[in-house]
Amino acid sequence: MKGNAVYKRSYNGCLAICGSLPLGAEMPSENELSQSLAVSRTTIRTVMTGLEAAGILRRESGARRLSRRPAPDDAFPDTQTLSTSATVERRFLEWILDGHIGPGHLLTATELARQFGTSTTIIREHLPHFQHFGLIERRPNSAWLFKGVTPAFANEIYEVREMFELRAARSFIDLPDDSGSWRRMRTIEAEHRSLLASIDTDYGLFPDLDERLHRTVHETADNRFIKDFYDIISMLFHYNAQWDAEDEKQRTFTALTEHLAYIEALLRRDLKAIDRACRQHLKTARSNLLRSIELRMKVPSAPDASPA
Amino acid sequence: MKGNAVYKRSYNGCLAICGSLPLGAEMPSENELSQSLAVSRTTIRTVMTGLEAAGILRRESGARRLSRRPAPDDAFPDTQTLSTSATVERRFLEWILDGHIGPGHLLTATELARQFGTSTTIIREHLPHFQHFGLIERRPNSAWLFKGVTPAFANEIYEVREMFELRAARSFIDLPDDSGSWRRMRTIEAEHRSLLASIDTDYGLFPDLDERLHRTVHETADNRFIKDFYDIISMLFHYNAQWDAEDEKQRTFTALTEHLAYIEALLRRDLKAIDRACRQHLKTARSNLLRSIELRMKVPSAPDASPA
DNA sequence: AGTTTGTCTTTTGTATATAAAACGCAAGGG
DNA sequence: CCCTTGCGTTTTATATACAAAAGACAAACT
Repeated sequence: MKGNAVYKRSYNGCLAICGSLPLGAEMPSENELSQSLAVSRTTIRTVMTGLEAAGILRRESGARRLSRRPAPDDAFPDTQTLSTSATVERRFLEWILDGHIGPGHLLTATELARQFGTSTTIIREHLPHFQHFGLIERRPNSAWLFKGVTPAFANEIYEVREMFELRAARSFIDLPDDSGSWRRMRTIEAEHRSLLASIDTDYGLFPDLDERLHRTVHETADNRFIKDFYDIISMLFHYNAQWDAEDEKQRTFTALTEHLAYIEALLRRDLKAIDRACRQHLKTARSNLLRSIELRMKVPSAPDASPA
Repeated sequence: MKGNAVYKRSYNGCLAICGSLPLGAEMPSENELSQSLAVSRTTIRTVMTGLEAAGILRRESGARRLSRRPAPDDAFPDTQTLSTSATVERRFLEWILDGHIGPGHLLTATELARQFGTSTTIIREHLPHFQHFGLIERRPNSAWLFKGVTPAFANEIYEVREMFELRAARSFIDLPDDSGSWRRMRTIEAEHRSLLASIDTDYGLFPDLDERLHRTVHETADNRFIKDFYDIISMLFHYNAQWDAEDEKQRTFTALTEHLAYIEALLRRDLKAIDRACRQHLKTARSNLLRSIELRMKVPSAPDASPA
């Protein structure tokens, strides 16, 4: 009734630790392991038992020692290390953003549960979350209305994003000199320059860097609602990146350049320049998003079919 | 396994319709009733059966006729007409905002379910909602952290509220002359003047008027995220009003005056004046909220006890 | 043709069941 | 003493069960 994804993830984690240990060495204590993997000691114990059964660890007067080197296929496949809930969230968003259904479509919990092979419990847990994202709307005692990934959606998100990011960026200059944010920002700047140098091969690393920059800016606003909102943007970017691979390198180059102007302005505490660079970057980002949404609306990938 | 609050609410609704009908008159069709009460025909049918069993309606060749005048105690009590979910939401917020627990307290779903006499299903449905409100924070696979109704909470809410309300107010002046918003705003203005005249007796009507004004402004931003956010503010106001009755009349008077300046500026499409009035009003509202939160933090009503 | 009602099917709201994971206490060892 | 492990208890994640409500279709009635 409850998956054991936590177990499998922890098992793989311990396996990695084993791999970095010389043969015959003693494993860290249950407490240390549970802390470093951020799970309960109970789970660690179960994992230890599993590793012993697999012949990887051996008990010796209380302590556990590495008795054989773990092979790559001792690990559980990555697909099994995510909870049902996380899997459904991902698959649902992919399905939505892939344009399988159009605006105005009605979603019923039962049907979604069938479609994704889970219980309605999980589905009912996620629907409010997607409502928070502005993707669906509830009809009381009835189905949910899909509002669509439309230009309106993008514009509304960006209207808010601009307000929040500008506000956060402005608060950046008020940070005390000894705030950790300055150091982090300088690191991010260096990473930008290094990525720019190796852009031909490494442009795939950009999304992560992008997120770190914007989160660093948003952090300084010190406002839970502003930080929360960035989760929506982050989600949108993550999935949007998947279906809009066109011109990715060129767009990455532009973004890196704009980011650098933005970062320099932040580091110089130059309010005017911050405003200018921030607006410019968000304008580009918004039109990229709009372009890919409009493109997608013209070429619906599959009008309305189950992904299975 | 499923409450019948919808039935009871509809029953009371039909009872009210019966009450407005002369004896022996024919009831509206099932379809009409289901439309006017916004429930399914299935529910209406069940209600009709109930009303017949209670001797209020009598069947006569297909049609239903009023056979006796409904008495006040034919109706179900109001407490039974709310779904379990709605009841729990209300009780939970009251409990939180009443200061029964302090910031840093850990909430477990099981305990809350016990406390409110429901299943964990309902609790688990609501916790993410309160997270959206910024009141709690999730620890994965574990309890929820209550962040508290603190001055920080109020300030963060107001920082966003100011951005959103100013943005919406500015977009008001771009509305076309024939937009319904102008008419609605003039009505609201009239209501303000009338309430101001009878303030000594009617100040209790203010919260509703307040909400209508701000929603009308927010509507014009035409942004789902801005509208959504107003739900948080609305919740906070609703419950805050309950525990801060002090000086209510005086505060209402101030708010009415500030609102009128704001409304006049909006109707005149005077951007400068809109900005000024809006900021002034939000400043007052924010400090009222801060004052009552600080007051409450000094006098904790009951450190940590179950309300039952 | 368009309503109205009777009947049957599907979906939603809520409680409960159960394996996995977290939590907490006590005893043992450096 | 503080850290470790062993073990019993509680809580969480997920599936399932089932009454209430919604939805769908056809026969009856204007």
